[in-house]
Amino acid sequence: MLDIKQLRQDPDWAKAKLAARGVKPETIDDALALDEQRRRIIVQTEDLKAKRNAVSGEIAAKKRAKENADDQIAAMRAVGTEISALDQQLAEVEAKVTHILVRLPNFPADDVPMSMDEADAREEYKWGTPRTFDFTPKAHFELGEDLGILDFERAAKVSGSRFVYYKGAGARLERAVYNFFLDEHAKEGYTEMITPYLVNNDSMFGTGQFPKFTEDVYSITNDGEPLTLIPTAEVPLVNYYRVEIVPSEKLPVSFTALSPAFRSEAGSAGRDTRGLIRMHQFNKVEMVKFCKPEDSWTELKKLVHDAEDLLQKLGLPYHVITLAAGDASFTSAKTNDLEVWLPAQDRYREISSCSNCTDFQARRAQIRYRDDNGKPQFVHTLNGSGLAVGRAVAAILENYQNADGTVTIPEVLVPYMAGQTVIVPEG
RNA sequence: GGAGAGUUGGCAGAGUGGUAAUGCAACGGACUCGAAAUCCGUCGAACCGGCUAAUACCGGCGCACGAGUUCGAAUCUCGUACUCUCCUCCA
Repeated sequence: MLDIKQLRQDPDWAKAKLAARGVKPETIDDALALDEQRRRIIVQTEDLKAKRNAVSGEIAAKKRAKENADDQIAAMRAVGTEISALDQQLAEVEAKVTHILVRLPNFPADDVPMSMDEADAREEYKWGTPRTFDFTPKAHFELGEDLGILDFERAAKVSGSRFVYYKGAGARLERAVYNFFLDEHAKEGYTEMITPYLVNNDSMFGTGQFPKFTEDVYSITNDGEPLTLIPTAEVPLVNYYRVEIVPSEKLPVSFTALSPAFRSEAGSAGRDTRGLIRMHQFNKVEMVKFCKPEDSWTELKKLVHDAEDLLQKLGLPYHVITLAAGDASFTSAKTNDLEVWLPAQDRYREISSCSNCTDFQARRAQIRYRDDNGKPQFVHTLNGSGLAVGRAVAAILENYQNADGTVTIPEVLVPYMAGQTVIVPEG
């Protein structure tokens, strides 16, 4: 959530920033007009309330002295009616302001391409050289089905499209990959977490999924408050400190967690219909950081580095891009995507998204620390995939495939595969 | 799923209709070469608004959360959440 005070302070700047994210300038004007109305009502009610408190004290004094206080009580009645009328007005205006405010995306950072077009992402650099094949590389799903380690058909029978069974060496590979990721993050000082996979509405609001993106998630209810299947471990990790003041000496805090991520993929019908790229349920190792505002850009660099490190150790070619303002997630001020090379698609595909959300989530979720003056301030939050596990498996299968249809295990994963060095067809 | 008890400031803990005791901690000061102890003083964190150079001042708000009753609610009523105990169930 944005700070209404910041909008008030420099409306033109705010309008320019948000225009790149598709927000109409009139929306800001509306919010500010309502905000002014709101403050006017507050001044009126607070004057009346101060009066009420004073008269109420007089009544108490008179009652104690066993005197008659009928005049004061009559006055209280009159003031009370006025106050409740104003309170009602205030509630209505506040609801309107809030309605707008919670739907405004974060301000893009200064070095983000100010465009609504996905294609205007900026490539920062490349790592590795895509391998040249002396045969036609198969797609990962083809390899997986031929090797008998991925089963999409039975998953479709059991659950539906965009689900998968990993089987035998496939399951083992998935497990090897995420264990490798988690171990590497532990070396970099991340605290490993296992989180709830079902979260409440306040948590979904805190990280910015609600109220705007209810369509994208699976919600379930067990005869009461609805719960949502997490679309990313970012939700339970960031909300860990919701409505708390984090001791400043703990900052920066770095968490990592493996979790399944559940996404309805509404609106992406027909895209990536085959394979592991776009699933309703997939495993992801997530990294989350909480830090002081002055450190967040350095921490973003570290986050990107920690994600890159995994790809480098796996020997997978990738590039790093900075997303255009209009393409970054709702909460993000700046997002760096890592895109890994997929030979069968002959292009880079997103495998990690690292974002600095500045104080946007912290304001929603009320996560603060005390600055040097002891005053509570919002922390900055960052999140990044480190990495999407299914997509990493897909990249490994495609990049490490051999002409005979077998797949060589990347060296760093061999210990995690109990010494297995190659995946051969299994029954 | 059933029964009961509870939730007050950083912590402890009073307060059953008149506007949040007290202790500890914290902060400021005195004493001291300095510290401890002692003494004096301040003190509910957060939030909102006004006025601002201001983290100063004024006011609102504030007793788990939300409604209600009342001139007035920590206190009475209803609902919700969470914690604890016992039973039931369960991996």
